[in-house]
Amino acid sequence: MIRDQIAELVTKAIKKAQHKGDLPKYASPPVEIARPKDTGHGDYTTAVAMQSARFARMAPMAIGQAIAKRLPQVDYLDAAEVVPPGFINFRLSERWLAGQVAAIEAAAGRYGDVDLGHGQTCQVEFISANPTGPLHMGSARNAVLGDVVASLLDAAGYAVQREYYVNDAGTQMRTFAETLYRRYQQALGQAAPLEPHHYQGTYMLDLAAAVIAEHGDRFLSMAEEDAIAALSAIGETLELASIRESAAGLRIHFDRWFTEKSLYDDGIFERVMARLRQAGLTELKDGAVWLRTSALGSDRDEVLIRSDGRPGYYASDVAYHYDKFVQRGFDRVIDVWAVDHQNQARRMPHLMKALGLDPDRLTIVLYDLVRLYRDGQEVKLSKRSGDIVTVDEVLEEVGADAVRFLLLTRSNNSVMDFDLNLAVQQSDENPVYYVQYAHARMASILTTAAERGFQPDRWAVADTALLQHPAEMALLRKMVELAEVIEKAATQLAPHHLAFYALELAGVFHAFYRDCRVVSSDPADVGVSYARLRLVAATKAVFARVLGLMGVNAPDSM
RNA sequence: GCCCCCAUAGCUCAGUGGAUAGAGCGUCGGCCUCCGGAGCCGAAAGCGCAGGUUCGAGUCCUGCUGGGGGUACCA
Repeated sequence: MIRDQIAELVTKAIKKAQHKGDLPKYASPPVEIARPKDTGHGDYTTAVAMQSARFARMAPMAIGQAIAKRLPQVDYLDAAEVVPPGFINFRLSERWLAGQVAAIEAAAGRYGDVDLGHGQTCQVEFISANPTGPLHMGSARNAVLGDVVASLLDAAGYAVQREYYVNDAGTQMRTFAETLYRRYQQALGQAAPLEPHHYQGTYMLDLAAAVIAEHGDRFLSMAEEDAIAALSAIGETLELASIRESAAGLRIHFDRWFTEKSLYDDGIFERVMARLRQAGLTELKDGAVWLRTSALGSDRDEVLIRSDGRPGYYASDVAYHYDKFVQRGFDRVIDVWAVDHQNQARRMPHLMKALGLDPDRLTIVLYDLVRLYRDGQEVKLSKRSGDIVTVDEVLEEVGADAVRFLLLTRSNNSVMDFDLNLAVQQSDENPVYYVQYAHARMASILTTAAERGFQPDRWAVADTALLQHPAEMALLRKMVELAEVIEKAATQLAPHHLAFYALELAGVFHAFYRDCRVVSSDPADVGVSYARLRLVAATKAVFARVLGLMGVNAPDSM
């Protein structure tokens, strides 16, 4: 990346200046290259001269000039400037910027990729909602976040796998099956009232009806436990199908659906427990089996097997992550969880240590809750109370592009207010359309040009050295930034940077459109027109790339 | 009580310790005689409070206020 190259130039220049005696010998702070807020200060800047002042015992300006004096000439930069109070500013050369058009074309849809992962395998596990009801809007944030994190890691050089963990072995599943059984009985004329802990949602009535349509009344004659077991499996299958469909509606597809049950059925759970036992990390206390995480840096131990003999959720987590890292050998794993699992997240490093794994290989992405508003009132989401807003409903009203983009314009740890009325009512004013409009406009320019006799095979090889207008340069500069945005977003696992970048890129494109006539009827402009058409085509590709990473469509017309 | 997150424009939100804090929506005023006005240009408007660290703080530290979340042999 160009920014890293500049950092290296400066680092070498400092050493050289010290070697030549322009600077005293001191341990330089690491050179950090930043983007100035004000483009008038150039494309890149470093404050290293100011940071070095107390070590060098020199004025920042003098240090800056000593460094600048030893900077080599490179084709991608104009001469560096040292300005008070000691910034060293760099500007990308226009010739190099114009050459980026060819670089974008050569990247063939992967412009902006960075190599942080070096091909390591990385699993991203997300959504993982219990298959006890339809996907609701709380999960939508998880869904979009996880999906785009996965895309970002792919762009950052990881071999990524998307996985959905099906919690089908716990208490929630049992409650779900009991509820289904009672709704089933009710639908067939029997008195079987729900209890408060059962799922109250009306979707359970539909589910019971679906079961009756398919299987009739045959479960009535079975023993209750057998019926519940059968209905549990049937219900799970139906709910998973529904979740899969809703996820597809959000344009999300998983490489694998991993069931909690398989941990027990395939012997993985027993293997992990034996391993922990052998490591001397388990302890019997009050009739339960505990994992001695207090010996691994935790302030408490965790229950593995409850005194009733059933495994607790922590034990599932241990077994599941054992499977991820040891059985399947992922180099890195990302789990995407809502912030109400923060306590669980804190315990994960101890789990890793118990398995003898480096805790840094596991990252938990926590995101804050989505608060839904309808008619000015907050809508509480709870599957148990039955008060839910489903992903399907919102998709139907707002559409996947708007939902995804809206969810991506918030940083992970901000509580998000999602006004359903506003989302629908203002859909035409939604920022996603601002970005998509820019893309459609580019497509339109290219087709208009072709209609007026400009030939695509000629603009594909146009002379980009003719690109010199400030608006053209601004557009190129913004596109060069993409690699930095991808690196930042992938490092922080914070996809919202992409959304804001897309808005900025749209902004500079619209400015270019305003200032630079692309398709001109003046014969004197033919050369520039062709160069600009090539630039527009490249910009369109970058736009499609950014939107693609976000899972948002890049339409040619709207 | 203790722990975590948050507090930036009227609203919803960005902002890697740097040089004049941004966007969308909303408000007000402008702009279509060759490329899409779902656009562009301009205006009003902001870092919760009090200390501290630093050459430099929206950003780091402490306290306070307000909001959210967490503190189980539930997940």
